[in-house]
Amino acid sequence: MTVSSSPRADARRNRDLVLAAASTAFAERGLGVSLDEIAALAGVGAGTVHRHFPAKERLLEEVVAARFASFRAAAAGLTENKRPAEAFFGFLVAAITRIAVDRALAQVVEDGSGPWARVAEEVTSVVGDLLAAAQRAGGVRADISVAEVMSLLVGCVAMERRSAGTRMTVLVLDVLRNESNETRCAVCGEPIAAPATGRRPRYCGGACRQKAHRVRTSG
Amino acid sequence: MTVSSSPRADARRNRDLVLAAASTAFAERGLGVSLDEIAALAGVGAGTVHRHFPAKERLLEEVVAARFASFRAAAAGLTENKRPAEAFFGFLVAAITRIAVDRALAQVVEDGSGPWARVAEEVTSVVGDLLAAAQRAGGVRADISVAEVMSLLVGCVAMERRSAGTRMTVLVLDVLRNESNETRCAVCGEPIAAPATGRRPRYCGGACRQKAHRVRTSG
Amino acid sequence: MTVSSSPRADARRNRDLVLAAASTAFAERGLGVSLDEIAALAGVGAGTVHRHFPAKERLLEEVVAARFASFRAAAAGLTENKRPAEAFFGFLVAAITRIAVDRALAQVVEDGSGPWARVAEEVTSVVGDLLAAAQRAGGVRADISVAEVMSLLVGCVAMERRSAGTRMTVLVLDVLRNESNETRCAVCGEPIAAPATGRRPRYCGGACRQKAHRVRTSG
Amino acid sequence: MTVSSSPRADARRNRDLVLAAASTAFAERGLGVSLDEIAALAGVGAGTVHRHFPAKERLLEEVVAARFASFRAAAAGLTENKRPAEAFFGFLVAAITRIAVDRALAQVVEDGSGPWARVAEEVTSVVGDLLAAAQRAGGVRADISVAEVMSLLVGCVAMERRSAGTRMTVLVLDVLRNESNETRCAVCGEPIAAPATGRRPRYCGGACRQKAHRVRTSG
DNA sequence: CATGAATGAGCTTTCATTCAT
DNA sequence: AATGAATGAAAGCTCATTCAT
Repeated sequence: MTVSSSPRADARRNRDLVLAAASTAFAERGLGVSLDEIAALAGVGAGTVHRHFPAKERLLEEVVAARFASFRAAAAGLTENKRPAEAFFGFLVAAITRIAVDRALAQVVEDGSGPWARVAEEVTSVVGDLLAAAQRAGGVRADISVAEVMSLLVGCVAMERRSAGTRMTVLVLDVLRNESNETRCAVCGEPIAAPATGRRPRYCGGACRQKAHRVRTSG
Repeated sequence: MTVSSSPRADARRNRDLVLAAASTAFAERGLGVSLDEIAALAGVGAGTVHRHFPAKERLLEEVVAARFASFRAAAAGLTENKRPAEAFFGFLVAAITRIAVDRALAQVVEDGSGPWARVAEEVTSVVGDLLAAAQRAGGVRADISVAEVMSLLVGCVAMERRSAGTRMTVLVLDVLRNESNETRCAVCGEPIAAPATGRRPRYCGGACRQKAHRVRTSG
Repeated sequence: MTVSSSPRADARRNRDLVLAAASTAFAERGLGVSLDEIAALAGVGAGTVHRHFPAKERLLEEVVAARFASFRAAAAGLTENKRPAEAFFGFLVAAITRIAVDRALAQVVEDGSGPWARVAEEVTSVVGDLLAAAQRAGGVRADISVAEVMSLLVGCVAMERRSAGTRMTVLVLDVLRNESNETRCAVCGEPIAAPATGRRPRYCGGACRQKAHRVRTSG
Repeated sequence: MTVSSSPRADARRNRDLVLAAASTAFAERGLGVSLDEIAALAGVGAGTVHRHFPAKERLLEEVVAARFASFRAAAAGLTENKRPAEAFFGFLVAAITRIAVDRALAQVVEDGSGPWARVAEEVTSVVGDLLAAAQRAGGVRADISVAEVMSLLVGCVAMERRSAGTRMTVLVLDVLRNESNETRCAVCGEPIAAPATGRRPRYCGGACRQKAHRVRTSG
C-alpha cells in the first residue's frame, strides 16, 4: 500500500552491491579476481552476479564505465576553467593518478582490451574537448592529436604504476606544452599566452618590462 | 673437432623449436598462452616442453632473457658512440620498440613480474652506463636517475603498444634532454648551440656578454 | 524446527555421497585412487568434490576422522567397564580389526602421514586413558608406555592385513599383560590367579608362606 | 685378441650399477623414486634401465630378491646353531631390522605386493626350516604355523618403522616362545630344554638344585 | 528473483615407457 | 648395447558459467 519496496528495488540494490564489490576487488587484486570472491565480498550468491552481469567481462565493463563516469564529472567542472591548459593538464594528471591506483583499470587501459573500448570513445571526446581548448589558448602544442594524448595517458599510467610519485608524469606531460607559445614572463614567471598575431611578448606587462630594462641598464 | 651429430643435436633443435614457438606465441597472444598450444606450435609433445623448461615461468624467463640478450648486443655497439646522448636515446628507442611489439614482453615489463626481475638488473646497468655517459656529455639532464629512466621506458612501451609509430616516444624521451645544452642567450634569448669542444658559451656573442658584465658590476 | 529443505540439503547429500564414495574407494583401492574415480563413484562432477574438499588430503582427513570418530564412540562405552584390562584389550582388538580392513586407513596409520597426525593425538589420548586404567588395575604391565602401545597397534594392523583372523593379534597383545597378575608362587612356582578383590597373594598357600617366612627370619 | 671385454661384460656391469643404484634409491626414498633418478644415480641413461628391467616392477623385484638373498646367506649360518630357538629368533630380529630400515622393502612387505610374492615362498621356506627346528627343540610353541610367523614378521617391521629400537620387537617375538617348555633355570638362568618324557626339571643341574634347597631350608 | 551447488573444460606438471640416434 | 629425448596419459586443482531449489 505504501511505496512498497518493489522487487526491482531489491534487484537494484543487489546490482549496486555487486558493482561496488567488484570495483574494490578489481582495484585491489586486478583482473584475476574470481567471481566467487566478488560475490562473497558483495554478500550475494554467485548466481546473482551472473543474473546482473551475464559474463565476467560485462561486469568489468560496468565497473570501468562507472570509474570513467566520475572522470567525466570532474572534467565538467574543468571546462569552465579560465586557463584551458591547466584544465587539460589537471584532468590528465588526475585521471592518470586515479587509473594507476586501480590494478584492473590500469590493466584494462594498458592493453586496450574490450572494456576499455566501450568507454574510450567518450573519454577521448572529453579529452578532445579539453585539448582543443588548450590548443586554442596556445597552452598546448598544436601538432598533437587527441589520439596521441590518449596514448600518452596510457604511458603515464604504466609509468606511475611502477614508480610512485607524479614527478615523471608531470615531466612527461610537459612535452605537450607549447613552449614557444605559452612561455612565462622572464621577470615574474606568470604564463603569457601567445598573441594571435605579431611578436610574442617577453614580459607579462609593462611593469615587468620596466623592471627588466632597469636591470639591463643599471650601472 | 667437427660437428658431432650427437643425440644432443636433436634435443638442441627441439629446444630451439620450443623456444621459437614460445617466443612467437608469447609475443602474439601474451602470457596467457597454454603450454599445450606452444607444444603444438613447436610440433612436439607437452612433455618435451617440460623436459627443457621444467615450469612455464622458466620458459618465459628464457624467452625474455633471449630478447634482452639482443638488446645488450645492440648496446655494446652504442657505447662507443661519439655522441653519448644519441647512443642513450637510440638504445631507449630501440628497446622500447622491440618490447612494445611483443605482448608478453610488454606485460612482463609493465607489471615487473618475476621474469623481468631476472633481467632488470642487467638492463638497468646497461641503461645506467649509457645514461651516465650522456649526462657527463651534457646531453641529458643531470637530475634524472636511472630508475626514472626505467620507469619512462615502461611508460613508453605502454604508449607505443597503443599507437603504432615512435613519434610520441621520441617526443616523450625529449624530456630527458638537457635543455641547457641548447639554451638561449641569457640576455637576448637567442638559442645557442653547444660547441663541439670546450665550455658552452653563456651568451650569443660579445655584445650580450658585455651587457651582462655591466649588470653584474653595476654598483 | 522441522527439516528445512534448503538448497543446503542437496549439498549436504552430495557431500555425504562424496564422503561415502571416498570412504569406499579409499578402503578398497588405497590412497592411490584418483579424485575422478571418487567423483564418478559418487555420481558427481570433479568440481563438486573440490567444492567440498578443496584438496585430496582434506577429503582423506575427513574420511579418516569419520572412521576414528566411531572408535571414540566405542571407547566411550568401554571406559566404564568393570575390568579395565578387558576394556583396553577390547578396544585395541576392535580398532586394529577395523583399521586393517581399510586399505587407505592402514596405509595412513602405517606411515604416520599427515591425516593420521590429525587424529593420532586424540586416539593416543583415548588409548592412554584405557592403558592407565588397565595398568592401575594391574592387568597390564607397568613398564609399557602409550607410545609403545601405539606402535604395537600399528604392527598388529600390518599383521592382520596379511593374515585374516585375530588370533595373532590377540597373541601379540598378550605381551602387554601383566604376568605378575597371574604369577607363580615365589616358593613352589605354582601359578596363582589374581583374586577378584584385595591384595594379590604372593604365595600359593599357607605352607609356602611359612617357608618363606622362615627364610627371612633365619639368622 | 686377449680376453676381450665382451659386450656382455659391459652390459653386466651396467646392470649391476643400476641394481645398486636402485637398491639405494628405493631404500632411501621408497617406491616413489622415479626411474630417471635411479638412472642418474647409476650414471646411465634411462633407456639402459629399461633395457635390463623392462618395467619398473621388474627392477623392484630384482632389488627385493637381492636383499632377501643376503638373508638366506645369513640363515645358512644359523641353521647349524646349537640352540635352534636362538637361531630362529636371531634370524627374525635381523630380518625385521634390515627390512624396517629400507623404505621400499618395508612397503613391499607390508602390502604384500607383487615383488614380495616372488620371494615370499623362499623366505617362508627358510623361516619354516628354522621354525621347525626351534619347535622340535622345544624353544618355540608348537601351535604356531610358519604363515603366522611371517605375519608376525610383517607386523614387527611396521612397528619398528614407527618406533626406533628393537625393544618391542623382542617383546612381541616372545609370544612365540614356549614358556612352559624352554624355561630357564630358577637359579642360574640357563635355558632348560624340555625332556622328551616326564616332568620338566626346574633347575639346570644338581648344583643349582642344591643351592635352591639350601636357601629354602636355611634357618 | 536469489541462492550457491554442480559442472566440466582447462591448466600445469609428472613419469613410465618408447624410440631415433 | 647405450643413450637420453620424446611421448602422452594421467594427476590435482581452478573457475566461469549453468541450473535446481
